[in-house]
Amino acid sequence: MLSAKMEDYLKTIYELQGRSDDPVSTSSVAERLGVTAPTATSMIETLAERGLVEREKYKGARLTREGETVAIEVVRHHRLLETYLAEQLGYDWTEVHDEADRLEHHISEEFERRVDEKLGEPEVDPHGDPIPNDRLEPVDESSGETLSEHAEGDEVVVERVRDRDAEELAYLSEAGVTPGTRLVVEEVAPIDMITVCLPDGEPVSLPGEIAEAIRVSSAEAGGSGEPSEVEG
Amino acid sequence: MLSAKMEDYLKTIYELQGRSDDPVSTSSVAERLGVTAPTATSMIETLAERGLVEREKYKGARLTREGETVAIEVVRHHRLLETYLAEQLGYDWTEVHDEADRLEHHISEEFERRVDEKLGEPEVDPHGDPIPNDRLEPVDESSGETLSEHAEGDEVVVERVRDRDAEELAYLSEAGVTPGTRLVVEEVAPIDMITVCLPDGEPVSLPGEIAEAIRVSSAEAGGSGEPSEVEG
DNA sequence: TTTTTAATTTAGATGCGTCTAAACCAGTGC
DNA sequence: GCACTGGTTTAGACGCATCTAAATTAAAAA
Repeated sequence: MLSAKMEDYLKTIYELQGRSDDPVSTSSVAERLGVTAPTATSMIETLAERGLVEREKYKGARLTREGETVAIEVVRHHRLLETYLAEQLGYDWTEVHDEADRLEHHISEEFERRVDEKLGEPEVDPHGDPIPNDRLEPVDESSGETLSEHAEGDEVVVERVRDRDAEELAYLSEAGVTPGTRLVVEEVAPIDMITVCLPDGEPVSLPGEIAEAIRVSSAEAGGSGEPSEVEG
Repeated sequence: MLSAKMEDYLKTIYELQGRSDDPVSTSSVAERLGVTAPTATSMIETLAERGLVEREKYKGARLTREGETVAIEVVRHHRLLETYLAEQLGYDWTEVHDEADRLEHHISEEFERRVDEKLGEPEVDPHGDPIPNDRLEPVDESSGETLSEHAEGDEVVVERVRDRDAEELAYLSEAGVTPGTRLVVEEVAPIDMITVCLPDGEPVSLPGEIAEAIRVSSAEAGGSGEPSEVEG
């Protein structure tokens, strides 16, 4: 059996890996998990011994097929829980992350199944992130484009807000930037900041790092800013 | 902060303590938690250093007021979760224990509050055990009498089935012995076994140990075997 | 009262997950 | 081509929760 910590490391490597084939650096894992580099090194070593990651010394780690499956299961738990908390227990979508982060390691298969069923086998969570199916097949974690790669005048619809910080999310939510919102890029400033217009005309300025966490789809065809439907 | 393990020890001492004022023995704690006696000794020592139990060397441990409050909070989590699993996720009352046992240590105050609200602040869980209120005031853990102390001819209503083993509970449930059921004591055998009759006349034999885990109220006044209402 | 027995505690060890301090690569700049 | 710099790993340590084996104590039996 795997410990909750091991699951956390696998999930983190999964999240940092993206669709890149480069190994994930020790320090990025350490930073994300709030531990020191040596701690990450030793945990990665352990995971490599168990065949869950491939480790290249001084380069970093990459999930094996088996490690990826574990990570996807944890991600599935996380996103199902987020959806459940929002839909069934009345949590705001900006508050669900931390609760799901703890519970994801402690629910049974049975619990997962019943939650999935109760929610009607949802395909995205409240942040717009796709929920892996129960066969744990890989999902596209980088669908669409980031808001930051768009130019002035572009019209887009927010698909996913990938931030994990509750305060930042609350700010975005309060400002009106939520999954489904239609935005027009008003200004791309040279100081790593982007300003967008909400449907009501209200401008919102966002630092580059935040804009990278917001994934959007192009909205050439006139839409209303309603939440878009799930992509396959 | 307290670890999940510490919470488990406190809950266990709470459950073994009952209304007795005697300290709970090291070995009973160890047995209940499936650890060796030295392990229990050292954990109890740790809890004593933190002021959560009073320890009498070679006698055992007793919860302090503070330790009791922690234990009651864990018990509240456990019983709210059991109720939630049964009512909202369709679990059978015989299956909820293990899931609640894991989750009880990992839910937030916010989660507890929302679950409590969604359930309408229930007063008993699916086993008939009282759910401590949110002020964590002590509850009566030994209300009523045990089935084992009854004599032939007595008519009783099952109030609580305190067993924690899913298989045993499934057997009892299958046999028709569930909270709310009206029973007539048919035979008290000298081999530590009691036989009761269900409302439909079907006899069920139970070993003494099981009969002790079943708490009942007397049912002199004719009742139908419907679930009884909550006592204050 | 002395002996025996059963439970409890001490002693010493292990694995996990973490740390700090120090040694060690690998790629960049000169 | 060599030294520097920054990230990575090794070394050694600690706290938690656990174990086994041995010593100790309390209570029961003789």
